[in-house]
Amino acid sequence: MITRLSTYFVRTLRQDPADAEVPSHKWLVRAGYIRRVAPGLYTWLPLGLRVMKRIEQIVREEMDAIGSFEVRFPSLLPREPYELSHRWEDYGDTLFRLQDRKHADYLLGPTHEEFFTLLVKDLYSSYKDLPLILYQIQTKYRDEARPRAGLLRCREFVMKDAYTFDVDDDGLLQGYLAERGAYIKIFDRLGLEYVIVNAMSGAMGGSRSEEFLAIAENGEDTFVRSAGGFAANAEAVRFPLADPVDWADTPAIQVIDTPNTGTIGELVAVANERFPRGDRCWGAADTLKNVVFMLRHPGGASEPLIVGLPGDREVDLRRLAAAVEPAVAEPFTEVDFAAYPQLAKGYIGPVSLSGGSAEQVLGAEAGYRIRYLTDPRVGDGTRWVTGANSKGQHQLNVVAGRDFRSDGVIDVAEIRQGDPAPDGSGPLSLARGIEIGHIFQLGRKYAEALGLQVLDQNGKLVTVTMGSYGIGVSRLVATIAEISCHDKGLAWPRNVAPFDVHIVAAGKDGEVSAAAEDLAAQLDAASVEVLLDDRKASPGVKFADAELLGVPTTVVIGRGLAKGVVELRDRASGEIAEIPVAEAAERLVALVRG
RNA sequence: CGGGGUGUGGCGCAGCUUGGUAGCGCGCAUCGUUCGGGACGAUGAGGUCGCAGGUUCAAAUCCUGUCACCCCGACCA
Repeated sequence: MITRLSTYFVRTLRQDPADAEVPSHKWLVRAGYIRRVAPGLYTWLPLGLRVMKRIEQIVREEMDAIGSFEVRFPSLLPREPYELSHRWEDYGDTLFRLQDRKHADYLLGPTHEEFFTLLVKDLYSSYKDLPLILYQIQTKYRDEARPRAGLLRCREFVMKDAYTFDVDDDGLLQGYLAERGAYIKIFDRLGLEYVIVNAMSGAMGGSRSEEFLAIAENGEDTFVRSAGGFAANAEAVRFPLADPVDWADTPAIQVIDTPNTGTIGELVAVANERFPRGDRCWGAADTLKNVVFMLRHPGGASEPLIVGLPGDREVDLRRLAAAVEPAVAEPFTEVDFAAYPQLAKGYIGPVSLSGGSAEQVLGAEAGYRIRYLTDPRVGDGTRWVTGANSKGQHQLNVVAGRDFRSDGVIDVAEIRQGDPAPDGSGPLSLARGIEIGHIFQLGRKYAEALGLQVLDQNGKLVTVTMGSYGIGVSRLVATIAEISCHDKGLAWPRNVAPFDVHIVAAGKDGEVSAAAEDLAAQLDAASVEVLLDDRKASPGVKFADAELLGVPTTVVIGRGLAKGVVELRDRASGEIAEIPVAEAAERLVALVRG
């Protein structure tokens, strides 16, 4: 079918919408692909729907290719299964909750692990039925604290979620790798530049999780990578503990008076002026900064946590949040300090000198109420300038391992461009990305919570192990727009574009529109999706809209017709070529078929 | 939740400081002239100035309250 712009349901805007900041949002609204309804909620117009459907189709093909089956659950779900998995509580305010007329609790599904688990439990009971992969492409709901950037972070969005079911860990790994391979094919077909990064800190046992991040300036995730192939979400990078160094020659602790050294810089200046180190100057990296947080645990309990890290680095709050999850770290308030009078604000250190001998004063293992975790750089034998636990005093030559032991390592310091990769594969560079896919070895959490077991070869009940795999389909529309757009509008890759060819009939001449109709008919007969601009509008308007809409190839039929030629314009490159009108259909079909 | 900002025809905005009964551009409708880079002229339709209360002879404008939205951060698959 030929789509005619004169009657198509689309309206382009001449000006940028006032609320759009990121390019994808701006262009998708201006070009008439989407309209905002409420924060994080968008209406899909015909053009936008066409793009999303093409992405869905690619996802479907690759999911089907690994032998998975498409199903569809309701978005509106009963509370009970979420109760069993504890997510009714754990999801917190992000979960959309509602009640039916009988006041029974329901939710709008943010993701569907529970119901897939129950479905398989319902229908399968033997190891012979496994492995199994199921998926759906469906609307999800999350009441985000702050929806933003148009389609990039919505409260209602379309997601492909897949789940693998296996009897053992090896099966889980095979399923995981199958999904991983399918994801690579999908994102390659979509023409995206992306990285696969490690997404887990490793603190959660043997499960493995990787994120697919499309490389984009406006992405919300920061990731690091090295030339040697290391890649990880910044939240998930864990550096190795520094190798022990010999402290035999390190002098004993010396307490120094350091009034008015509120900042690390002032402390370093005083130390260098009055207590020179000898072999070299003290630097900010020689100071051990001890930052206090209040940890709130899900059950409601809270406890202080002190993080010891080199003074030249700040605590990265996102990395901290990931490291202490599911607890939440909050700033230590004046009220908190009053409750812990032993913490001298600004002069906190792991050791106090009493009667000439050093005594450790922080750390649960050392018998104190306060948990003390240190940066991996604080290895045994490292020598520090740190607080002396009394106002106006610091101490020199505090040695980790000799004078104190922390309760463990916490790797939450900011990562800097050029830091060495944890695996020794070279200096790290930092970049931003949009999370477009996430694959996750769940293990038996949901199967256990919901009782999904099958009989094995020996007739014994075994708990099924699962994986879950998500792709943000609607987010992909924005991601591709974000990466491919130009200064005049969108520029879709050929395999997701809403149309294959955009024909512009430029001019009022009857012959022009006849030629345009004729070309459109020929292309349509060859199954090429044609958008024909047959509006009674000036050529300038049509050219501008063609650039805005972003169909990969525009054919301009106009003044060249007298010479028997038409113009082919490539939207992505901007290249223009003149070709004989008689060859146009054939050339375009070849172009579209690749 | 913290910080900043904005609410005025469909869209983008001015007017508010110094109160006098709403305006500009785009879009839309009709007619005519245009027609390869967002044409021009004429005529016209379209607005509870976010909402509520107050001050005043008079409120888009001043005061109080409230709601909504946007951006940055926090949070978050």
